[in-house]
Order: sequence, then structure tokens, then C-alpha cells
Amino acid sequence: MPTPPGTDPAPEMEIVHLLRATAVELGLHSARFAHRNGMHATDVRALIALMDARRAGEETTAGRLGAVLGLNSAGTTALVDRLERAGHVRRVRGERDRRQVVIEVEDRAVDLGQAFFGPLIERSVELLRGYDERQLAAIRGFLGGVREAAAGQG
Amino acid sequence: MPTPPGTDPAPEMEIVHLLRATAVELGLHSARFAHRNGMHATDVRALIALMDARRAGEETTAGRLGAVLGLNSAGTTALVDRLERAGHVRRVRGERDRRQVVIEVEDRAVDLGQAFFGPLIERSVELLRGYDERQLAAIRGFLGGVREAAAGQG
DNA sequence: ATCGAACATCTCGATGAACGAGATAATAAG
DNA sequence: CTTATTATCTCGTTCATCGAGATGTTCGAT
Repeated sequence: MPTPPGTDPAPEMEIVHLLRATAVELGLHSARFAHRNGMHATDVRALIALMDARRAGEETTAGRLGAVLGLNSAGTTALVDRLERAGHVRRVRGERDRRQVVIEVEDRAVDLGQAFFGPLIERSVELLRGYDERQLAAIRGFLGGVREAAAGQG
Repeated sequence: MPTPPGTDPAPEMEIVHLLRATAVELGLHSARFAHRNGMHATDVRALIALMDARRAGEETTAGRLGAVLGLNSAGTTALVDRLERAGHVRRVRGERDRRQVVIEVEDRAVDLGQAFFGPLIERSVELLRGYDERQLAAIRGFLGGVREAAAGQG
């Protein structure tokens, strides 16, 4: 995201770059977690998606996981193989539809994620506690707006 | 980044998840740009790094680029090969030190990035213009704090 | 001057994530 | 019961990245 050429840099650009830098840094943080546990970026994304779904009380099948991550069936199988081999998830045949393979996260993986991402989350919450409601609304509004713009375009 | 188990979800968690979602969405936005132009995530990161450096008035050598992206020399060579083959950059032997290969971005690549990321940047600036100085300070403080925390830990 | 160590980049072969095509198995529709 | 559809897996290939080492360049010490 470079500065538009022929434009005097608006003071708001500083924050735009800061957001980008923060996004990159969060990505690197995940990458460190992945590397440290012998995983790849996709594996971490998969675990996060699985935990999100679990928190929402939803089962995740192999196919659904692959769709969320943008993998085809072959890639999804390989991914689940890796995660299962590493002991982070287990395959369970679907009860209702026995063609399905439901992916369940092992507690061990949840703890691992907690240990690594917990401090960052706590620090974030701590930062947010320092702002009043008007300021929190601005943060929410800006992040939500950018997310929407990024999702909508292209 | 799941909610800590055994903890009543703090209201701040909503914003933490929003930030994560935004970071993911920005990553996907880059991925769409990459895919649409027959590139990979690393290629886009490389172009962004190159343009950032150029805006800062710095030359980028092959080795420096690889170091920024966390690639070894073989990977860096392959990366620059891809970018050069696609016409996004050109190799120029270093003047001062002829062992070096300075990577220069082609104008074509800059325009391409402008066209794709420009609208998102403009929308972000537009959003920011809607906030007062206290609110902007909160956004800056939160993003900067999270970035620092993500960079520092691990 | 010249030799050798340090450096920047490239080449080669190997590893592994992800893909396309197609096989297998379970369910649903006619 | 047969056929179509869906869910997952297998096989062979592609391509980014890696480790090791080759090649060319600079610089300090002699």
C-alpha cells in the first residue's frame, strides 16, 4: 500500500500504515507459533477456524474446513493428516451422515494456543480498558469499516 | 485467539476479535491481488517491501529483500526470478559494490498496486477523517500497542 | 601488488504443501 | 434398485523454499 504519487501525504496515512504494520506483525506472530510447533501457516489458520467454530458450538467437517481455508479436497486431506499426526485434532466419523469426517480439536492444542496467544490477548484487553466509550467506538468503527472495505472490494 | 476458558468473556474481546478479523481480511485482500496476477503471497510482500523502501528513498538489494522476508539466498533468487520474469522488477548490478544486485520496481507494478490497493487506502482515510483527535489518538495507541506486543513476545 | 578471508548472489538437488483428476463410499432421488 | 450427488481420500505433479556449495567481488593485511 504505497502513498499515492503526486499526492501530499495526508496525516491519516500514518494510521493506515500503522494498521498494515500491525496486521503484518500479527501474521508474523502466528508464523512464529507455527514454526515453533513444526506447523505451517495453513495449519494455524485451520486450528483457529476449528476453535472459533467450537466456541460457536458448531461442528466442523473436513469439507467445511477446506472451504473456509480455500483448499481443495486433496489439500484438506493432507492438512487434516498433518494435524492428526501431530496430535492436534482427531477424525470422527459423522453420526448423522457417515460420509462426513468431523474434525475435533484435542485439548492439548487448545492449551498450546492459549499459552501462546493468551498474553497478546490480555495485553490488548488491557490497552482497551484505557479508553472511554467514544474512543472504543472509534476503534470499532475504523476496524469494522476497513474490514468491510477489504472484504467488499476486489 | 480463542476466548480464555473459564473466564467470563470481557466486552473488550469483541474488539480483539474484530482486529484479528480485520488482519485476516487484509491478508485475504492481498491474496486476491496475488492470485489475480498469478503471484504468490511472498511475491506481494516483496513488492510492498520494495515500494516501502523506495518511498523511504532506500535501495533494496537482493540479500536485503530476502532478509526482510525471511528467505534464504536460494529462495530469494527464485523470488526475484519470478518477479523479473513477470515484469514487476528488474535486476541492476550495484554501482558501489558490484557483488550486489539492486532490485528496482517497474512503474507497471507500482500502477498495478495503486489500482488495487488505492481504493482501500482512500476508504480508510475517509473513515479516519470522521474522528476527532482524541479518537485518532486511541486508534493509534491501540494499534501501536498491539503491534508492539505482537513483535515483542514469542 | 597479491593473497586470503568475508561477502553477495546464484546453481543444484531435495523436501513438502497444495493442486487436478479420479477412485471409493455413503446418501438421496426417481 | 438404479442413478445422481455428496464427502472424503489416493495418486501423481507442480512449485516455493531449503541446505549445501559454487562463482564472482571486495577489502584488509602483509
